[in-house]
Formats: sequence, C-alpha cells, structure tokens
Amino acid sequence: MTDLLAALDRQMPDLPPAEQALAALVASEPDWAASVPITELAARAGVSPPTVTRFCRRLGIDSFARFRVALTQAGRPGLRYRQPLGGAHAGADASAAALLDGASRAMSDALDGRDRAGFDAAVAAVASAGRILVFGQGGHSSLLAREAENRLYRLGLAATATVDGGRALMQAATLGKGDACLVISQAGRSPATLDCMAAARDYGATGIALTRPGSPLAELADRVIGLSLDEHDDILRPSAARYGGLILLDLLATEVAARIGDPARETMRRIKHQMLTVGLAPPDGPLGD
Amino acid sequence: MTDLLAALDRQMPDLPPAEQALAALVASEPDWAASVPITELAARAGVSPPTVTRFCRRLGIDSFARFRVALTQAGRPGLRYRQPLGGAHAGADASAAALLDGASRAMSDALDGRDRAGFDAAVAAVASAGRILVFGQGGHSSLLAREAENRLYRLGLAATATVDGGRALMQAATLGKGDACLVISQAGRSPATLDCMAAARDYGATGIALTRPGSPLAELADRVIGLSLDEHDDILRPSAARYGGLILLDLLATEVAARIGDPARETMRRIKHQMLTVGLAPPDGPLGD
DNA sequence: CAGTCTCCGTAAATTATTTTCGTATCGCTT
DNA sequence: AAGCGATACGAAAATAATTTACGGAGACTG
Repeated sequence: MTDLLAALDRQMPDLPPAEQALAALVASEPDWAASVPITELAARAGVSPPTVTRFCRRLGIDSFARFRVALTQAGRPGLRYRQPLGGAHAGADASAAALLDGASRAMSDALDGRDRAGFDAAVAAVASAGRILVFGQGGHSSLLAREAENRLYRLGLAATATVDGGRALMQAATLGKGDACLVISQAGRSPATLDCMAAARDYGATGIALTRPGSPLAELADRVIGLSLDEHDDILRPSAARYGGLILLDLLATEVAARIGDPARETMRRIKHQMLTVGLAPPDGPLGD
Repeated sequence: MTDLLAALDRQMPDLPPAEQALAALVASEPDWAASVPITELAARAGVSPPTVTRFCRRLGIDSFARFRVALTQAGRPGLRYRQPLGGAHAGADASAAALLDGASRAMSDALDGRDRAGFDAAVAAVASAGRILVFGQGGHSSLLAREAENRLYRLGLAATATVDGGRALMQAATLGKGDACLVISQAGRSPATLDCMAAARDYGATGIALTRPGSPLAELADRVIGLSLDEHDDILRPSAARYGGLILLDLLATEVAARIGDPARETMRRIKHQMLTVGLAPPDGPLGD
C-alpha cells in the first residue's frame, strides 16, 4: 500500500464510471485532492460525497481521512509532479517537473531494487580493500566513476578512478589479492570494461560491477550492484539513470563509512579542517567546493 | 513550509505550555498524529481540541486539515532518519531512506527556488553562445562542471569543462563577445573561480554562475543560477547539494535543447547512430555508456 | 490593586463525513 | 419482452469532527 497512485492506475479499468471520474481527478491532482473536503472533491468530480467514501473503501481504505493520509504519502517527491512530457515543449516548469519525477523515480527504483546481500558484500569488500580501482567510460559512467573516487578517498581509502580505457587495463594489472575493482558501465558490454574486470579478477582482486543486471559485465563480476537503464522517448531529455547510480554510490560510501567508523570520521575531520584553515569552505557548509 | 517538523523544533521554546505538550507529541509520532481525529490527538496530549486548532494557526497553518497534510508530507520516510548518526548506525535501509530524502529535497528546493527570469536569461545566453567554458573546482563543483560539458556538447554546442584552476584562467582569457562562461562553485569564494569569472567578463563573455546566492562569485556574474548548500550534521553522510546542481544543469540543458530545436536533435541522433554502429549502446538504451 | 493580556477550557455552532434508504439502470434468465 | 437480481449512485438523515464564541484563571504592568 506504499503507492496509492500506482494502485489507482491499476484498478482504474475495473471501477464504475463515477469512481473512474474520481480516480482521474485524484491522479491528476493528488495534492489538491488530499487537502480539500470530501464535498469539494465530490463536486469537482461530478459525483456525490457517498461515492467518494465508497471509492475509498474499494481501494481498501476504510475512511476518507485515511485515504488522505495515504494519498499524501503516495505523493513522493517526484510523483507529486507526475508529468507525461509528451509532444510539444511545455515550458520550463513542466520540464522541471518531468526531470524531478524521473530523477526521484530512478533513485527510488535503484535503492528499492538493490540486492541487499550483494550490496552488503560489496560494502564489505570496499571497506576492507587495500586499493580500489574505479573504472567507467562514456559520459555517464565516467561521471559515476569519478564520483565514486570522490566519495571514497574522503574516507581515507586508496581509491583511484580512471576513465582512460588503456590506462584502466594497466592499472587493473597492478591489483592483487585484497584489492577491489569497481567497474561502472550502464550497458555493461564495452570491451574495455570487460577486459578491465577480467584482468582484475585474474590477479585476485574482488570485482564489483555497477551495471545492468544480466549484462556481460555483470556475469564477469564477483559482486553486482544493479542499475537499470531508463527508457525514454524524448531524445533531448537527459537520462535519469545517472541519479540511480549516484544514490547507490552515496549509499555505498555511507555504509562503508559506517563500517570503517572512527578512522573515516577522522579523515573527514582533517579534510574539513584544512578547507576551513585556507578559507575555502564556509564554516557551516558541506565539505569541498 | 517544506519541513514542518523542523519548524516545530524551532518554535518549540516560544510555545505556551499546552502547545508544547502537543508539539512534543506530534514530533515523536508524526504519522500517528496525522491520521487521528483532533479529539484523539488533544486527549492524548492532555489538552482540549480548540488548543490543537490554535496550535496549527500559530504554526502558520489555517486549519487542522492542512496541518495534517503538511505533517504527512514532512513525515515522509527519509525524514524520520534525520538522526545525527553519531549514535548507532541504523542500517542500510535507514541510510537509503535518508539519502533519498535528502536528494529529493535538494532537487525540489533547487528547482522551486530558482529565479525564473534569471534562469531563462542563462538559457538564452548558453543557447546562443559561440563557445562555452565551464569551470568548477573541488569534488562537487568539478563533477558538476564536467556534467555540464557532457550535457551541452551533445547538443552540438562548443562546451569545454576544465577543473584546472590555472588552465581555466588562460581559457577564460580566450573568450570574447558572444561567448559564455559558466562558473560553478558551491561556496562561491575561491580565488580561482573569481579570477576566471572576472577575466571572462572583462573580455565580453556572458558570465553565468551556478553558486550560492549572495556569494562573491554571484556578485561578479551577469546571471546567477542559485544553489544553496544543505546543512547537515553528520560528517559521514554525503552532501545532497550535488543533486540540486545536477537537476539544475539538466533543466538548463533541456531548455537549451528546446531553444535550439532541430539542430540539437540532429546532433543527438548522430551520436546515437555512431554508438549503435559500433555496438556500444543497446538499441533501446540511453545515449552513451 | 485595578487593568489588560494571554492561555485555555466549555459549550454552541458550524462543517464534514458516513449511514441509511430509495430509485435507476444494466445484464441475465425465462 | 417481461421479470428478477445485482450493482450504481444520489438524497436525506444521522453521526462525527472541527471551529467559533465566550468566559474564567492566572500573570504581568502601570
């Protein structure tokens, strides 16, 4: 019952006419529907108040009051702004809503859909690794690779990202037992990424792939953190998959930090101290610029 | 109005006794408080129903009904985990919820809080620029700078990102009238970023800053896209401000693309065509790897 | 020591929600 | 095609929830 709006979509066809009208209204303006009295909602949908009560019951909720709560909760950050984004360009606010929706959805999906056990194993491998090589190529994956380095070095880990296909293979060849190799690739099929993963594993490093489940790269890795591609029709709209990858890296870093504990805290404190001393960071702001 | 629970914390000391009792109850069980009738809430707090109504009014909300909506929104999954993590680590799912909440919030805030007119002007400047220099330094800003290049070159624009403080200044010196210089800095106070912005403007380029409003960098720029730092108490948790910056860049790129229109579409098609030809991208996937 | 202000409860008024009940409509059977 | 039963749905009544009006108690002020 987490996502009332999804349940609503699903049940839509089976609903009687009056309740379909209600469903359509609620789906299009969930925020509004959750905050007005039952009579106003009924009037705007062209039905009577009892129909609204019956509608709630049919959705498995025993009162209109609870329905409001469920509806408000269903309005997850992005979902509130559900925008089909089709056809003509509808203006900056519509774009903003669609982007936010896509990004929120990508993040929830990535987090919810992760394989708990595999993820924990990846956390353990990273936290205890001697060195960590992060590799990603192409616009999105190289962004994620650099961000992974950025997150991990702050914890005092020996993480290095490279986005150079030739160099990655050479670096992978220097890894050994107790090291980790994190390879990031959305499609999981480019030769350079596969070679890098294979080489790292050959020399005894733990291979972790942040990639599409089932891809050739995933098959090669010891541990897989799944990241699915999002489908989209509009060639001009940026893919939201990056957000899924970023939030997974954030979670990885957070969990690694928790596992490392005080030494990580001390490293972060040092970084902050230096930034403050030089005057680059405002005293209350986040680390780095 | 985004975070009722925070507002509640803040106002707590100034509240009369009966309302403090209410505030404490609401803060400790927001979900419950949002779903029970006013009489039940009042009874459990040991106050009368009218006191609850007055309590809502004092918080700036004109009815108990709206208070419930606000409370439900504030009580979204992530927020409950705003624990300082100084104590025990509550597990990966709690971290995931907190990260997701922070990221979603950062994105909504960034989009909602943007200055519409200034943003449009920045879009126009980028879309019509001869060359675009993107500059950012430090973990977060360099990530954003590279991502800006990544988004813009795909539209056929001559965008170049640099994260090298010395090189940026030299590059800025090559800009001229009709060019644009996008400088990204979360604190907006590092000398390198200021020098770069000043030089670019000196030579006639339009200076656009993605930075904290009111910062020295913002003062120097022609156009400001505001990005506020998020406060957070947990040194080990990554800052969510990056997400705000990313979504703003996505919006910038989307709006620029819409303004450019078909030529941008053609460039994207070409990129996709080449990726498909070489077999790097799956036919239905997003652009790039 | 009034006067005034704020807090907060009781009771009344108002408003919102749910229940009850009756009619209409549709599909199915004979 | 008429009869039957089920479902849909609104009107009105009943109930519940919320807000307003008002007044008393206590604290602070001149």
